[in-house]
This record gives sequence, structure tokens and C-alpha cells, in this order.
Amino acid sequence: MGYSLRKLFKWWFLNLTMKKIFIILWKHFQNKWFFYGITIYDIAREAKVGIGTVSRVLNGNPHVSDETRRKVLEVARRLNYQPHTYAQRLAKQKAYAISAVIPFFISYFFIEVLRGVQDKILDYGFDLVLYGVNDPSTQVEHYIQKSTHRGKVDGVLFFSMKFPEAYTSYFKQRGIPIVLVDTFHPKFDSITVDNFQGAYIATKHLIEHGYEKIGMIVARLESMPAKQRFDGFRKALSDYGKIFYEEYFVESRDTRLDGFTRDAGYQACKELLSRNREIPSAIFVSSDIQAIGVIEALSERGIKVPDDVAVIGFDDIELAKDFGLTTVRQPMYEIGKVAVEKLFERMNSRKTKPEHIKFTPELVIRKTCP
Amino acid sequence: MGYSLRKLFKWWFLNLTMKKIFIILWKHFQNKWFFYGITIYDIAREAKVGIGTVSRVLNGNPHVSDETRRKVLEVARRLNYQPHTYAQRLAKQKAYAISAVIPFFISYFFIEVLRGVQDKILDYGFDLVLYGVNDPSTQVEHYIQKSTHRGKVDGVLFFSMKFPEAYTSYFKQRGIPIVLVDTFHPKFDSITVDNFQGAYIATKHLIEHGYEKIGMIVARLESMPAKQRFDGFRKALSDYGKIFYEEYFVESRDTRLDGFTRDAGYQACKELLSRNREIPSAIFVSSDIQAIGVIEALSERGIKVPDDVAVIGFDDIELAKDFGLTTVRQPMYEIGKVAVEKLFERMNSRKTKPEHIKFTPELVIRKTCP
DNA sequence: CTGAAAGCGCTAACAC
DNA sequence: GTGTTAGCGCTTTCAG
Repeated sequence: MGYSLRKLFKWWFLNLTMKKIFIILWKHFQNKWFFYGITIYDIAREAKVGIGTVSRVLNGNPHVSDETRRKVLEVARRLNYQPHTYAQRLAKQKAYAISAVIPFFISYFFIEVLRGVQDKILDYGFDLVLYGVNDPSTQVEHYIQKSTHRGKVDGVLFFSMKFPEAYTSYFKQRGIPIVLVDTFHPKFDSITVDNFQGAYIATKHLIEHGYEKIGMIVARLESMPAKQRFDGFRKALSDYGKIFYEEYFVESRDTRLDGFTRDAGYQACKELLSRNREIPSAIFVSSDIQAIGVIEALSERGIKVPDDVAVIGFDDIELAKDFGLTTVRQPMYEIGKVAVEKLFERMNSRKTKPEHIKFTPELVIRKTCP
Repeated sequence: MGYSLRKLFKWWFLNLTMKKIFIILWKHFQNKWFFYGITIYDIAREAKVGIGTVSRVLNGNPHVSDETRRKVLEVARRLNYQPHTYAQRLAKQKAYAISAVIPFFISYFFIEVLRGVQDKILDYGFDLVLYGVNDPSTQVEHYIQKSTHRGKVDGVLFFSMKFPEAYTSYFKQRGIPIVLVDTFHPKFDSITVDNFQGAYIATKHLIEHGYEKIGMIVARLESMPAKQRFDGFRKALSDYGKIFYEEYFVESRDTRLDGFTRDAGYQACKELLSRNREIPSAIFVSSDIQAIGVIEALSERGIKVPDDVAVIGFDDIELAKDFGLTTVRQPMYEIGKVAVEKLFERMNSRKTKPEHIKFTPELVIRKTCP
């Protein structure tokens, strides 16, 4: 009998009490020591109400008596309650998050835009899931897929890279809201900067300033922005009946970052100088970072800016201010903000046609071309 | 009877069929048209197995017959199944995500570190939730809280800002793994760069090069990195029995970004030049961005680098290469990677004491001090 | 090896 | 107003 009693006890102990004791202890530890793992059930128990009521209170549902509300709130605060992120998201069938698929290489642009995105997203209380692409040629699709795992995000922001054609139907079919920033596709909302217009404005300024022999140093023309800026330059020249001096035009040979580097600008300027006896009266450069290289090359040859030659850049990066560079400003922070706004608009109303917002850049006049 | 029949029918129709029909239709649309919203139930039904089995197959559980596995996999592929992110995370009680609380202002540093983080995190298949802090004085705590909402992430990376003392117990109590990057707190793992050592190495190089009158231009000494770099400089001087020339030492007045700007360097150098008849033979500058300003100021006065005065910077930012700046390189990409590794280590084993990893920076010799 | 069932923590429709 | 219950979609025992 002693034996069977022990056996019985053992069985009973293991299967029931043990479990319960553990649970009780565990809850106790959680509540008292960790302030962690508190659920609406804990609150409901303490406040002597149902979990539905707790949920209602926590979600600001008005159909609760003030008395109950107070009580629940008090308990919740005392227990240091925090809703479980993913339980909410699952039940609500909403991710409360958006993702950004963004290339890392365009550093200057990157930071500013991201700042805008972050600030705006804060207004909505959403999370930002970042997918920084180091190598577009191999990683874009991978990250697109990750960022669209079912339920993960309510929308995606896609930056500065060629949107892979194969994924247009992917997004359309699943109805995942997406907005393209600094890149374009006819089927999706996009936010871009009018490079053509910016270059046009800069060139026009040069022309109105009385410069005749206007040169241009441009990054590789395969790159869309470079091409558009070049086109704007040509258009302004022809609109104002000015000559395009072939000899004062240099396209970067440097392939790194499509030629949008200081060194590419430096080299291109050296080439320009070496192949001419005279120098142009002004140079429009396709980016600030190149322009800094250009100015270096000029000063090495003892050529003064802006006295001997005027220089205008493009982008208005942080350093442009330091160098007193006259340039075309891209409102990057603003672009980030608008991108988020646009995305939320899409998320809240699956509307009609895609919209294409174009920001017109503005001229910032500093020392290199007064 | 006609009436009661209709009534009955109506009731029946509304309460049962209607609902079911809708569900069937809906599922149909989903499956066929949208490839979306497929659940393991759909797969189980199609493959004629239980949902448990489906889950097992999908999770690579070995206790499934090959035959069943094949069948399930086939159906899953055909239906274009994707697991619901948050359902998984909820059931697994694991977030499969980490967050980064990072200030936006330190742009150069920022990008590189983040690249490292992103690349490493990719290995683990985790998501990165980004909280970019624009205004540390007001936003840090807000973002810390957001990033620690229950269940949201498995760990957090905290960058470059003073960790708020009030939150030490917050993290400790909840047992949320955190690693500090580019900042320090005795109670948490941290990864920093040995600024002292870096400055020491740079100064030593200057000394061994035979320079006697070595000056220093430093950002605001309230800033920890600036202070540590200054201390390293002094130590090297005294270790090698060199004089510290008070007159060739300038601390930035500029408060913006603690004086880590091109303009601050430029102004400080002007001040150095204006208050001495002679110039030092070498200048150690507390950051590359300032060094660029210093070089500008020097060249404006016709002082040649490195012929008249040698310059060494700190950081090795992108532009340093362009300017041929000799500098102290911080392995930022590497730091990002290691930070993630360390965090995962913490997440997988709640170990003992916090570890403090210090990277020793290395000297990069370029033109400004051969 | 596999199906059924009990969670994970929360929301929302449904009764009373 | 408020408690109960049925999901959200997946994981993980627990029996066979």
C-alpha cells in the first residue's frame, strides 16, 4: 500500500500540481520581479473584469463606465502592462510598420532622406524596417521579398534603384502599397527630383550672368540623373542661343558610383584643362562631390574660383556650404517626408492611377558663382 | 405556410449559408487571384493532412515521412504559401528582429556602421528596426521605449549617445539584451574605438617623423571622443619627452556637432595662425572633417601641406582618401558587424559580466604626413 | 509518423 | 456596459 500510494502520489504530483505550481510561481516572478509578460488576463483578474473590457479600455473604446475604466487603467499601470506587439498586429491584421529598401552607397542623399522618413513616420507611430542594400545587382530582389513577407509591413518605400520589372505584377497582385523614391516606374507612385529642370535653372543662371563659354563636367551618362542633368544643360544653352562647346564638355570615365565621386570630378577637370589652351568661363558640374574635385584641380593649376572660372554644382550636400559652392538644392529631407505621406495615402485608400510627384530643385547661390 | 417557409429560409440562409458561401468565395478569390492569405489550413486541406504536419514540414522537423513532406511542399509551392510573419513570431515567442537606436547627425560614421550591421544581420535572417534619433535631448527615451515594446525585438543596438542612466534597471529587469556601440556604460556590453590609443599612435608617428613643434586642433572637449583624443595626444608628447606648445593648441569654440565640422576646423586653424608669428611643424586634428577645414585655412594663407606643416586627422572618412589625408582609421564597418555578433551572443546566452570590446584604430598614411 | 487540440496575447462580434 | 467566445495564423505538446 505504501508503494501504491507513493506511485499514485507521484503521478498526481507530476501531472497536476507540478505544472500548476510552476505556473503560479512563474507568474509570480514575472509580476513581481520582472514587470514582464503581463497580459490582459492578468489585468482582468486583478481588476475583476473580463478581458474584453480590458481590451476596450486600453483601446479607448467609449462604451465603458468611468469607474471600470479607472480601475483597469490603475491596475495596468501598477502591473506595468505593455501590450504584446505581435499579438496586436496579428489580431488587428495590420503591421503598423513600413519598410525601406534603400541602397547604401548614396550616402549624402541617403541620410537626409531617411531623416525625413523617420520624422514623418513618427507622426503615425509606425515602425521602420530597414533593408539597406549593399550590392543592388544581387540583393534587391532578396530584400524586396523579405520586406513583403506576409503581414510584415503595410507598405514599402523603394529608393534610388531600378525597380525590377519582374516585381511589378508581384506588388500589383498582392496589392502591397509601394512608393518609389528617386526612381521611376509608370505603374507605381513615385517621388523624384526634376534633374532636367534643376540643370536648366543652373545653366540659365550662368547664362544670365553673362558667361559665354560654359563647360560641363558630368558623371557617366548611363546614369539617369547624369543624363537628365546633361539634357537640361543642353536645353538651356539652345533655348538661349548659346553655343555648346564640345571641348569644354567632359564625361567621367570613372565607373565607380557612376562617376559621382570627388576623384572623378578631379580627373575630369584635369582632362578638360589638358586638352584646351584656354579655359571656359564657367563650369556646370553634375554633382557637388564632383565639383569639390573640380575646384581642387582648378586651384592646383592656380585657377581662381570664381574669378577665373565660375562653378555650379548639384545636390547641396553638407560640404557644399563649407566650400561656398553655388549649387542646385535637392530638398532631400522634404522628399523623405512626402514619400511617407504618399505611402500612407496609398495605404488608406487603394485609389486609381499612380501619381508621380516631381520636386523642382532650387538654386542656392554661394561664392563659386555669385 | 408560404410565409413561414420564406421566413425560415431567410433565417437559415443568413445565419449559415451566407457566411459559408462568403468564406468559400473569398478563399477562392484569394487562392486563385491573389496568391495571398494562404494559411497552413489551406495547405493541410489540399494535401489532405493535418495542420500540425504542415507546420512540421515547413519547419524542417525530421519526423515526417518523405512522401508526406513531398506532398506538402508541392502544395505549398503551388499555392504560393508564405507564413504570416507575426503569427510565427507570436507562437514562437521570438521577434526575429533587433532594433537600432542611432543618432542621425554623425553621418559619416553612421553609414558605415549601419552597413556592417545590415550585412551581418543578413546572416541571421533577422529584421532591423531602425529608430533614427534626430534630437537626442528629447527623443532618446521615446525611441528606447518604442524599441522595447514587449515582444517587438530580441535585442537592441544603442549608438553613440549617452545611455540614459534611468534605463539601466529597465533593461536589466526585463532582461532585454542590449549592446552599446561607440558609447559606454559599465553595466552593458559595449564596443568602442580606443580614441586615446588612436591619438597616441598618430602623435607618435608625428614625433618619430622628427617634428618638434606639434600643435593640435580639437573639437569641444566636453565631447568624450575629443577629450580622449586630446589625452592620447598629451600622453604621447610626455612619453617621448616632447613639449606641449600651448600656443599651438586650439579647442573649437563652435558648438554645432561639438565642433566636429569642417567650419569649426577652419575657424580654429585661423585662430591658431592669427595668434602666432610662427607656425607649428605639424598639426594633429581631432577629426578628418575638421582637418579638411584646417587644410583650407592653411592653403588660403599660402602654407603648403605637408611641406610647411604636416597634418594628421582622425576617422578616415570617405573624403580623407580624396584629400590624401593621413589619418587614423576607425574600422566602422567592422564595428557594425561585431556589434551584431555580440548582441546575438547575448541573446543566446544570458551570461555573466558585460564585456567591453575596444577597437584599436590604425594609422593610414597618405600625403599630408608621409 | 500524424491528427487533434491547446496555447501565444490580443481584438471584436455577440449575447445578456 | 460587460463577460464570453470565436477568431488572427502558427507552433507545439499529447495521444495514438
